[in-house]
Amino acid sequence: MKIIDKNIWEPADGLTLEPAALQVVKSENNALVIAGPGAGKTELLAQRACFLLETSTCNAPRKILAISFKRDAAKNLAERVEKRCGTELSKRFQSMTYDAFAKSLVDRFYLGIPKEYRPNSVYDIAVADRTQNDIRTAYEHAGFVPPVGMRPRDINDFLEKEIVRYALPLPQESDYPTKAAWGLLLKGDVTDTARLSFTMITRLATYLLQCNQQLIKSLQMTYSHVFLDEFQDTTRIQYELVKTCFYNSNSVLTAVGDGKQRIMVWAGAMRDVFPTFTSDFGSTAYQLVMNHRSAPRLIEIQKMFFSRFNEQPISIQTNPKWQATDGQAYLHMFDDHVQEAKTIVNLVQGYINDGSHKPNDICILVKQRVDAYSSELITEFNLCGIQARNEGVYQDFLKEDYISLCINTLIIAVRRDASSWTYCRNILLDLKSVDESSSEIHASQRELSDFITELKSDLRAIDNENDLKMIIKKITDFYSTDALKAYFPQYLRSSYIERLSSQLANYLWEEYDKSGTVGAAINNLLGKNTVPIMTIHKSKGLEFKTIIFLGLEDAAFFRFNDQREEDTAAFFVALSRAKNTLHFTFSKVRPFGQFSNQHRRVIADFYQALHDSGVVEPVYHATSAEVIM
DNA sequence: CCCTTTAAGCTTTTT
DNA sequence: GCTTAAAGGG
Repeated sequence: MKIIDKNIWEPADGLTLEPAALQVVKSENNALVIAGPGAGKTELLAQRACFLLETSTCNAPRKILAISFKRDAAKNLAERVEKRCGTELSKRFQSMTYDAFAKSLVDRFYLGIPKEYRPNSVYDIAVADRTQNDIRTAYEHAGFVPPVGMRPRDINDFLEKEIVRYALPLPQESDYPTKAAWGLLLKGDVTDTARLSFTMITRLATYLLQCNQQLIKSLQMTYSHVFLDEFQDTTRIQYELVKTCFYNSNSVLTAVGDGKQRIMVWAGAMRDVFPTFTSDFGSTAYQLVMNHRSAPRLIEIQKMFFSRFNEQPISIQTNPKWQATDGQAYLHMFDDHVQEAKTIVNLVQGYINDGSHKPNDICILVKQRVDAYSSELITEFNLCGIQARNEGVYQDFLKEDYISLCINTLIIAVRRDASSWTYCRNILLDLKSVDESSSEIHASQRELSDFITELKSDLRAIDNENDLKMIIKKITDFYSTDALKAYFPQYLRSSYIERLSSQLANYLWEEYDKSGTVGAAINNLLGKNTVPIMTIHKSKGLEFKTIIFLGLEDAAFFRFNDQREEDTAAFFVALSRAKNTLHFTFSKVRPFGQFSNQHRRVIADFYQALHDSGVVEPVYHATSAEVIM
């Protein structure tokens, strides 16, 4: 492999990086990169990976470890690196989630955990339903009695936090049931197997390392460079694992995040992770000033929110492709949700009919309670033949490995698709443990293409939902349920695969019934012709040409008084998803029982900021218009 | 059946 | 913390 000189290295694909980004890419020290929405955080990390690998700054056999929160973020980063610098070099780029990282340490080295905290070699992920909660069960067996006055619904939450509240090992003299609960869960004494939550696994991984200094050394030797994505969302427990691994080492850490998008504090994100990291790792701070995503006038709105996060009002640079006058924002005032639904549907219909938008260029966002805020809208959309759906429900379903495999298999049966073919082929080879250099490789590929031929004729004969069910069963059998369960351990327990399988048949039949072809049914299920409706949290990291934010009202911003900063961040995330156009709606009345009247007193400062931007145009649909801007 | 009290959902991910 | 649904008492 040719090594490129550091001084002549240039970004892949002819991309130009802003000066600070280029400094980060080539940095030899720990760095904290503050990068707002649309700054190209993932691209920055991908380019840095290429730099490190191509110039041998990360010298074989040493590797880069990239840690993300979500599987798709980890996957996305890995794919970009592979695309930019090739299969060979990208083998030394390991992109995974925090949970996968912690679990791989525990699974590989659990024998290094002192006996008292050593889990059984086989354990399951703890179930945390309301009806079945393994951690609560363990506490109950350990003699836990809920504190007086604790609301019943809070007990599970409380115990899930309590069990990981302190680093391991717990004090010897501790007689509080936490220690006993750990013991029961590690050894599976009250459940049929050992059960651990991901936070417990992270605590165990940290303890494992602290007990095995040579393991820490070998991690530091293996990973010369470490990337931490979405750093503002890091929990204390995750941070302690990272610190245990790389504190005072030669491994170079690059953390990338944005405090203005810190919307996970309620789920444990550390409010002070930036200063803590800076003081622990002596990192240099960088600030990116480019926003590649949004039109200039929309940036003006975003900037109005900077001071609310105690951030200096830096001058964000927009992409040169924009005119200074690009970007529109409207605030719609409605009498009620019916008028709102009709108007929004008209608006969207206009966007689609004039050819400026495809349905999935538009996103309808709500703060929370998608169904409550959008049911009228979905009815109204359906009346005029536009598909719209609660995207969150499908997002979770479609990203299941099993579903993704079934759908890709169906895709190659209905059209030529190189990436679907590669996807299915690779999984099939893995399932059958056929090595890339093996002679069996042709036989396996043949098997797949024969199966696809068979599938094609089956698909032509579909008549009802049961036919589809049988086809999906056939696909599952082709890959073998047992092999799938062994390969995707999340499916090992329970009848999860069976439930997913029947759900897939159900969804596909619905779409097939409407559209008449399998190809269209798959596309529709994938959401290609659908206006997505989702919560702000689900929209994080995504971008759309037009964002319609439904319900800029007090009631939508839940627990606003004690989550003020976080809700402001959530609103900032919402409006920074838009590339071209923003619409906000306020409805005087919503169908929320006796609390139907909506207000905008608590979030008055949002309205003030929108007004102060000088960009947002009020539109009065309400019969009794009242001046609010 | 009506009124009051109590419980629970809401913003989430991870093998 | 605010809203809504379910449970329980009379």
